Amino acid sequence: MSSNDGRRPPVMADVAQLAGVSHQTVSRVLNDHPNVRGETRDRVLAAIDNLGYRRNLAARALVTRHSRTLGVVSFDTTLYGPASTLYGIEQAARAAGYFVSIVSLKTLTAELVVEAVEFLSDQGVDGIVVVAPQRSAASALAGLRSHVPVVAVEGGQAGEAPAVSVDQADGARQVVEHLLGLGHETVWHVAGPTDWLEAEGRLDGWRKALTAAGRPVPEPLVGDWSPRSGYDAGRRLAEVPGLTAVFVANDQMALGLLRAFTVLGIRVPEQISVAGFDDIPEAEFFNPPLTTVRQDFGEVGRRSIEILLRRVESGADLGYEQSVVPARLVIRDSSGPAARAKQS
Amino acid sequence: MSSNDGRRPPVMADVAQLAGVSHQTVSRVLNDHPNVRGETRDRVLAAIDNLGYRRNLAARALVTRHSRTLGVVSFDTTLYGPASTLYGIEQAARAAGYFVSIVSLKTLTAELVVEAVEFLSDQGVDGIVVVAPQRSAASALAGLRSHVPVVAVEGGQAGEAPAVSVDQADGARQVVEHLLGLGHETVWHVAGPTDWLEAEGRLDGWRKALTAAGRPVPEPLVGDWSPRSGYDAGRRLAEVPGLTAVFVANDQMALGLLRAFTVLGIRVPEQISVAGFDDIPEAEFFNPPLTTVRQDFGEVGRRSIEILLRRVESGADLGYEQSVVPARLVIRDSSGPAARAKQS
DNA sequence: GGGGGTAGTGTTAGCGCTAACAATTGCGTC
DNA sequence: GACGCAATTGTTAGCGCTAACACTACCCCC
Repeated sequence: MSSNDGRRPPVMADVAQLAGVSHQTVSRVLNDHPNVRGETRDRVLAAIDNLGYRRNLAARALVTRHSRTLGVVSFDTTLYGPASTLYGIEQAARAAGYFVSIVSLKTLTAELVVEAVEFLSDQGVDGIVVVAPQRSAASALAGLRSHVPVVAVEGGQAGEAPAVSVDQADGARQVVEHLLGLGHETVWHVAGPTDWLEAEGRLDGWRKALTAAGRPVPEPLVGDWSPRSGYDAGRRLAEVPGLTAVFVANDQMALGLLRAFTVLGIRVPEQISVAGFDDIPEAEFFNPPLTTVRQDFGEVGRRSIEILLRRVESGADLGYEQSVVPARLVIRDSSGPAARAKQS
Repeated sequence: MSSNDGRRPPVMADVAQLAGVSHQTVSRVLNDHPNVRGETRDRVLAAIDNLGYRRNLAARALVTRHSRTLGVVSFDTTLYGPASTLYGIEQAARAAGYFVSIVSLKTLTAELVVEAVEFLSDQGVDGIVVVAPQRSAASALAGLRSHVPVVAVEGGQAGEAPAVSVDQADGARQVVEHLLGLGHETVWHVAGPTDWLEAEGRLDGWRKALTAAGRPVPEPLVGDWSPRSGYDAGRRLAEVPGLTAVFVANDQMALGLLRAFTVLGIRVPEQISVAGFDDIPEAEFFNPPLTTVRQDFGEVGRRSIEILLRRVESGADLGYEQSVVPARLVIRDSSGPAARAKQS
């Protein structure tokens, strides 16, 4: 008797028939239209429940031109930072009733970013978050004419897509001031890769803070975020006479540097103070526990979704906008009072 | 003149008109149908290129009943293991031309897993990968009657969804045999949370290997994967007389344990050998570098997608199936020859 | 030279939903 | 008591695509 004898899941018409209304009324109930009599609504809801009906979102997307899906393009989601940001984004998006479709890139070239954005556009996403911490990727966004709103995370550059980022420079400033406050004459720096905006922000903050305090600015070393590059930097810094404090651009490199110092018999913080950046969960249990800067990735995710959805739902291009999330210094054992001047 | 004067993106009919064919022929070209004349195909492709046409996947999904999207339900993607698995899954899925929609759960209760699967089903995904390393989540899959194929990762339990997992027990066996081979009388164990299948696998492997070698099996301690719980375990183990070797169920807890030993002045590996599990990128730079077990998460991701797609594309329920990825011992400095018997 | 294939192409009919409009009812108003 | 208006519900027409079938050439073969 029913039009749904087969195994095929029920459609709106099945619900309508069971409730004795038109399919349009079912649609109205589902979309919370005001003009539906309470009793009718109840009847429809009962029928929906009865049949286990779930509406077909592909059909809905076809007619509304909205998929309720957001895309995320991210660099290597295996790393703590991107993974945490992605997590924050996903939580915020789902809380707002959106699906999240991701593309994770091994390398962040402009070409691949554009390709990823197009891939997601094809899928019909309503908006895209690009976690683009490298200059190359960030500039790719500038040349991108996407039909859907795009928000950049850690890729902010005036005049491009709206951006959310952590205040890297201020985090670096806090580290430097903390170390200078402990009596260190100056602070050396192991920077991240030069084309990373985060690395640049930390480098700038470090340099400005030293300059502001009237201290000498040593030549920074450059690593690639990996523990190994931190280890290498550590071996080199160990030979610098008079060095008493190092600010390493991320915790993983700081780990490598601590390892190098241990191998060389240099005691931290007695001889040299060390600070990192990120506050990965492991940092508290390094040898010694690492003074570092905590980034609130969850907040970054939430803000990026907030900005993106405002644009998706208004349908307008709201222009450039920047949101900066503060960073917070976390002091642990790896930083201590300056050693008495030592001549090497 | 054109039917696409407006701002609206071109549709198949626009392409058809420009190429002087029917929209169906355009569809044939797009779907690689064999019966299209070469010259016609070229004309259509030129028109597509000319208009910048991209087909509407929502419309396609509506009629084909396939979205070319796969869903992933995962536990806290901030952790190295889940993040790496997710990455592997995403790479494999995208290589196969599928989109990946994710749901990341803070806690892994049966209820939340079911909810996540339904959320993804609503979206019309063609298949779902559930990273379900906890018993509660794995059993939720058993009671799940999803309309789409589901594959479990690290959640294998005979009779349920097909599963892909790393050979945890064999990894643990390798660790134990390595340590016994170094002359240790027995090996203590700091296990992961009891409801985690991975923790259980490692515990079993450890116990069996000791039993097989005719060694005493000490009472295992239980942590929660966090460095802090490893630290706590370290403090307790430091009081055990005669202890010379510890196998910790993951690298993060091993880090905490190493920290505790350092604080207590216990030297590794001279006094006590330590081994972990996971081989996180940091492990090589612990103090000392950690002997551990590497899991090939990329392979896990690839295999899960392979199994899932086989089911999605055949449309049949192919029954239970299990795929086990081998684990590999990585020997570093934290394990060494047994100390001469010491009486505490 | 007509039957029967087989490319190659067009025509038609939906997929399941929402938007727009039409129809019906009930009520207050003068 | 006819009129206007609001509330409620139904009807119709697509959204852009693919599947199924129809049609036209053209070729091969006996």
